[in-house]
Amino acid sequence: MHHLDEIDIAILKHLQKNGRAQRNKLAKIVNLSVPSVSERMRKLEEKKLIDGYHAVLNAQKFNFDIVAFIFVEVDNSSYHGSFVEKVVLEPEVQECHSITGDGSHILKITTENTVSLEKLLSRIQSWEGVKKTRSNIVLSTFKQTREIPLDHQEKAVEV
Amino acid sequence: MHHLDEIDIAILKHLQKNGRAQRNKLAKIVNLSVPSVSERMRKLEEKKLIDGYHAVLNAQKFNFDIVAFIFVEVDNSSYHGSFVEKVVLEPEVQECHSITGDGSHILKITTENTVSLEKLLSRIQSWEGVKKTRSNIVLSTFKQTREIPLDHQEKAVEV
DNA sequence: GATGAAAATACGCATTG
DNA sequence: CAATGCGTATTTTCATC
Repeated sequence: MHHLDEIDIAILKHLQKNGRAQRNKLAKIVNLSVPSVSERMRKLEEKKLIDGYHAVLNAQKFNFDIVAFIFVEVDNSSYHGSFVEKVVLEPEVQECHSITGDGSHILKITTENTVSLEKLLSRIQSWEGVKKTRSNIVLSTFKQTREIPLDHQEKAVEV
Repeated sequence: MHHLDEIDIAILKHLQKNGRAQRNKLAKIVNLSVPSVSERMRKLEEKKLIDGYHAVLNAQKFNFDIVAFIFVEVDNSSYHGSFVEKVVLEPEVQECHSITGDGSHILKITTENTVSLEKLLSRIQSWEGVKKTRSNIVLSTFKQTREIPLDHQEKAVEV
């Protein structure tokens, strides 16, 4: 149980933007010694405040031209477990959430072209319990990040 | 103009999973010297195949308990520019895409609680051109990644 | 601050177009 | 023979103790 201070917040804010930032650079920014920054990073990771560090690739350059959101209605609960298992194994499915409202689940998918999209859709539709899907294809993306606003966190976070 | 080989793919696959992987570790994995790996990484970044490196934080631990997808109908084109400007400045909006189908845009948002959600929604609804919104709140997340499947890329990617 | 690890640099060699 | 890519050796930078 511990409280994050402004320095932790500053480190995290920076690591959200630059996940490969070196410890000495971070030390300059927060005006601390390198070992202190290292220790803070260790603790932040230990407390699982940091889920992971990832390189984000430019999907278009890899010929993944289609992004879509797919609403999936899954038959009540009985098939839910197997649905999730399938989802996890499908690399083109980047996200899967259960949601309130119409379709019981929303998937975010990335795929190469309309041919592969059609294949993916029919694969999804073949999964046990899948009753209906509705797709919204992304035309353009104006913003995409997983950054969390950390500006009023000093007072809030208890770990 | 250049072709990615299996070694580039292996490096990228690894960096997608571990964005802070050290160059000497990568060198071991792909059986190359450290300078060679560095040079490849430099080129991959230079070609903008890697968009960036980011620490992903555990939103729940920072009291961001609500994730939602919000469909927004924006008045045809005339207000579109200002809508995107607003979106970009709103830190709780993590994603904004224009899509085919019903609502013209889909937002993915993260916010602390129902109170802040309500505030965010009314802010969005106050933006010029916003005619209608529909929200789907995320109940649970089963998968969430931005990894791209890189298994058949050797033959495909031209840069 | 000292020690050790990791990365940047400089150079030569090999392969290829 | 110019260009590219790799490796070794060396220096410099970075991280741990």
